[in-house]
Amino acid sequence: MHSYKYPHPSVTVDCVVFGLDEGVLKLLLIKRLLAPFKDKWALPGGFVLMDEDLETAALRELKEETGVDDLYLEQFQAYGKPNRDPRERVITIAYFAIVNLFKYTLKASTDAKEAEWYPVNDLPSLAFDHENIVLNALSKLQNKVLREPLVFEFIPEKFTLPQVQFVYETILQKKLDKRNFRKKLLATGLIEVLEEHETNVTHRAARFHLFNKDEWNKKSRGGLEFRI
Amino acid sequence: MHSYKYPHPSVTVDCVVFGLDEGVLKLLLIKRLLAPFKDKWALPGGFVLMDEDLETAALRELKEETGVDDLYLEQFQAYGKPNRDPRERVITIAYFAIVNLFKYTLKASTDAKEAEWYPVNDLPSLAFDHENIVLNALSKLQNKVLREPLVFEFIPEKFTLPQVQFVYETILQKKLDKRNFRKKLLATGLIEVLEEHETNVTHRAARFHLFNKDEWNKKSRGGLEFRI
DNA sequence: CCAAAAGTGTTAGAGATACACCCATGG
DNA sequence: CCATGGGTGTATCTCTAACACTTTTGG
Repeated sequence: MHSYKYPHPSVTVDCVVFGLDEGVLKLLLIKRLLAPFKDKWALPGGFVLMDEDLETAALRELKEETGVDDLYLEQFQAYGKPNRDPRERVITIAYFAIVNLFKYTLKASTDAKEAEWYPVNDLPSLAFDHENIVLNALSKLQNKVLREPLVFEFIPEKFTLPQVQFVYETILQKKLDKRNFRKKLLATGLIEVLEEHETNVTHRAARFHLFNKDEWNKKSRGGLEFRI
Repeated sequence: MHSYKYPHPSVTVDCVVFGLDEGVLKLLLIKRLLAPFKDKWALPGGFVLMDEDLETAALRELKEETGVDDLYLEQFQAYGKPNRDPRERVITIAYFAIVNLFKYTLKASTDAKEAEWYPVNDLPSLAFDHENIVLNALSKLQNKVLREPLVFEFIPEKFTLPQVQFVYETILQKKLDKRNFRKKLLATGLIEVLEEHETNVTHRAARFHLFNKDEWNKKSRGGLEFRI
């Protein structure tokens, strides 16, 4: 198998999985059951199999950890400092992912493994160089959300505009002007207004909307940007 | 060495090296002397050593291939399709790099290895999945040049504004309005105007300018963007 | 009818775009 | 004095930012 004279490190994928849980931006962490960093929290992830694409590996790991197999996933950086894993040389390809916790109502922790959703503003200390990876992923998410309609990955298919605004405010960590926000969002031509309204609210009911993903796919090829 | 039961693929770095040679955006390619893809052109790169950081590996390879050790270098994507290398599983971390061909007057090819600078618009067919990697790097370069002052990596320390404009036009593949371009560039507050002018031109001599990198480093942390 | 959040329009300022002429240099 | 490209100023338009009141709903 290792028929060449070159070094063969281990290669893993690690996923920074974001989700919006009760209005809080959270991150999925797994408690390590084995050394090193036993009992520390870490990013979900694992070894890339020999005949498996990197993205396939990330999807497989996420499916195992969360049961979710329909999510936004994007590779964003490889980490390979020689001693980032005390056991042996491990190079990891990091992905960031968004899980729609409305679609999959797996609100908090998952199955056998000890997994938990932690608020990004209140993370425990993490194993390996995972804190660094998380910081990079967060900053990537903040940049990206301004150029691509990622926010709709966090919320139900039918959503209200205040809901969308709230997601932007949560991710960007700042307040946005309601009127300007709506104008810009609707001006993209990607939002379909429905007749239906939310119910059971103690105030004026907001209208539901849809995001037109097909239209985005068409436009984005033409170099269009989605800016808030 | 391979003391764990997990798979251990080979890991390489590959570099997409851009340079501006006589006003043409070029890319450094190496002719492969060995199978597979013998005699085909490929990206410079090679195996990551066991005790070497990924970026260090990329720098080392570039130093070997070009003699240059002071260049812009950024990791941009890992490629790991199981059969991208016919010999065995090879995962590659791709970097894009910019060589200042004014600073290092190694205009075209390099040393022992058969290396050549090819215009990006007229590339030969490439080994492995390198054509795909190059396309991704190009698009990355085009995006990035709008947000960060990468262009100055291509040109001499002292430059004229028409020279900068030309680099933008070359990379973005479109004409820019001279007056607006200058206004925006100078409005960044990052360009120092010198008294000195170019010489030996058959028309009005352009003034030299400097790019204030320190100022950029300060400002960019504050989230400022450099837009053209 | 009250509380609470949804929804809406206008104005001022900043930045982008479009455009035409004068200037300095070498030959 | 001519050819060549360097250099500048202004008007319009579009996008952004700031801001306050009316509407709908459930209780």
